[in-house]
Amino acid sequence: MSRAATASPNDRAPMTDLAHPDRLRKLADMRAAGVDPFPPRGVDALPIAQVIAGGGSIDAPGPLAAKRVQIAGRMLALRDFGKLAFAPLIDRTGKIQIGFAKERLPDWWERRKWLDHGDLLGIEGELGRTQKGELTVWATKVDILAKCVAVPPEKWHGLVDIEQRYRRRYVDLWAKEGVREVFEKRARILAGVRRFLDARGYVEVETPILQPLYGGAAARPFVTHYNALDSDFFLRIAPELYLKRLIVGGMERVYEIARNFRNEGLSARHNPEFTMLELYQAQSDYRGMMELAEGMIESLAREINAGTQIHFRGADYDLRAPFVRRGYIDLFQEHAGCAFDDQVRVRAKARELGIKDPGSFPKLMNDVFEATVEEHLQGPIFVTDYPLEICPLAKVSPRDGRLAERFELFVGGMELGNAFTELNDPQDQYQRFAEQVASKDDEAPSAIDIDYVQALEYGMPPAGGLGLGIDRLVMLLTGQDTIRDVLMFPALRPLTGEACATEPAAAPSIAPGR
RNA sequence: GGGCGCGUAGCUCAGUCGGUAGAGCAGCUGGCUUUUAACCAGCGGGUCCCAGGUUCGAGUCCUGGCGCGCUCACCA
Repeated sequence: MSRAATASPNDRAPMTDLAHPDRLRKLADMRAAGVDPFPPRGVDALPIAQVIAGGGSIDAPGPLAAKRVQIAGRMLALRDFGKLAFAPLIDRTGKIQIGFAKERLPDWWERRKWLDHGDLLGIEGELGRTQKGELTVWATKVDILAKCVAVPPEKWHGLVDIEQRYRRRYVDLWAKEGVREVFEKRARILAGVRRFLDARGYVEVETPILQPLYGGAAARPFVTHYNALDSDFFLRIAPELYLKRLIVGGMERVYEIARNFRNEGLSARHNPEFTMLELYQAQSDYRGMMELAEGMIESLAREINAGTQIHFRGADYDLRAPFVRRGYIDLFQEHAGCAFDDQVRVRAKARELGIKDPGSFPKLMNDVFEATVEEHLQGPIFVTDYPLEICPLAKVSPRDGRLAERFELFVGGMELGNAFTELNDPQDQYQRFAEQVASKDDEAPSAIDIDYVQALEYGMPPAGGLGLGIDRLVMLLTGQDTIRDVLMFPALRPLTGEACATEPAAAPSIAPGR
């Protein structure tokens, strides 16, 4: 689509060609009649849901029936009948029909031509019904609160172009049924997480997003530059190492709902910035984290969906605790057909699967695990006790020196969470950092986080830590197949060249910075 | 980054074998006092994603590019 700037009929300022000439002409007509199409004040509107509730039913009219009400919202369509017209109006709470009748609006009637679907209106009128019995606000006063000069999407299909839905979420939110509900549920899920943890004595904290070193996960970071310190900083890939410093600091139970940034590809499950709940609890361990995770997820499901049954990507799941627990090495044996530490047979299996050698046996072994086991993890299931080598921040298992006390949670074959009994031995931690750095893996940290090791030297209590992918949890609880449908503004390639039309010459600045 | 698919009016989409660019909705004009995707009559609206090429002639075929989707890879 081109975005060439064109002069508007009223010659005020250039507009993009999204603004329709017919609508711009109405803007000019309104101004010529002394009416501001963008008045400074809104109206004192009653939420539409309350109007509907107050209207009652035909047989049992409510307290607002036949009363004067004032509402405000976006007009989605206009059905004109000569001396009568109907229009649905939506606000954040619901949708109701407005009725325009010439006999009730004699002075205004000529001005009905100013209305277009998409306009934001303030309506004062009497709550009544039509002959078909539909609850209707019969307007006695109509104010255009903001003119919609861009033509909204076609009314029946709505906005279906997926790219346009994401690029213009501000249209998608009212033009496509169900979109806003997903984000309202997302907000309730976040509130529910906070309520759940706050009730258990957790303190919500905020730790640096701009970090001089990055760690706590294996991922490539985004790099930025801080001019005042003339230093490169990294956008965090995880808050983990800062949160555990707070456990050293004696806070004992902390969590952060953290936006993380990873310089990686996009998929239905991945966005370069994503939200992760991370929490740490002193005197707990990975077993405690399992109980916390399943308890929280079950309770969120009950809160959001009034039950633990969910439907996701064509399958049904039950999020009732407790979830199944299965050992990593047992699952490995079962699905890969050999022991996880049998190098010869694991390598043979990898060749059979066409997996290319990532350079180290533990990674290769885990690649085989992912290729053979993950598809079977319909879950909800905790996969427990991972090989120590792929867990640089987890404590060794007291029962088996080859394993670490770690679990990952899967639902629908999708990784939802990751937790450990946290490693708190500073010497061991230093050693494992050093191995990571020496591995020359391009996703390993480039330097040892000495300050973190020093924090451990002061003593960190035994603790459990849990990371939960909030976006993926929202996907499950709202039945959305892709992460983009639970992110307001998912990452997209920026528009370039002519498609932008944001040059200052085309869009003169109208207000100084605040 | 690879593979597959898509890109045509403001929106949703047709477009046959390569032969003058189409529909519905939206818009404009007129009609209509109870509609629910209202209806009826008329009108306006196109850089067929971009750039090359083949051809008498390209929305259509070819090459390259851009964008998006799906998928694979990447993502402990």
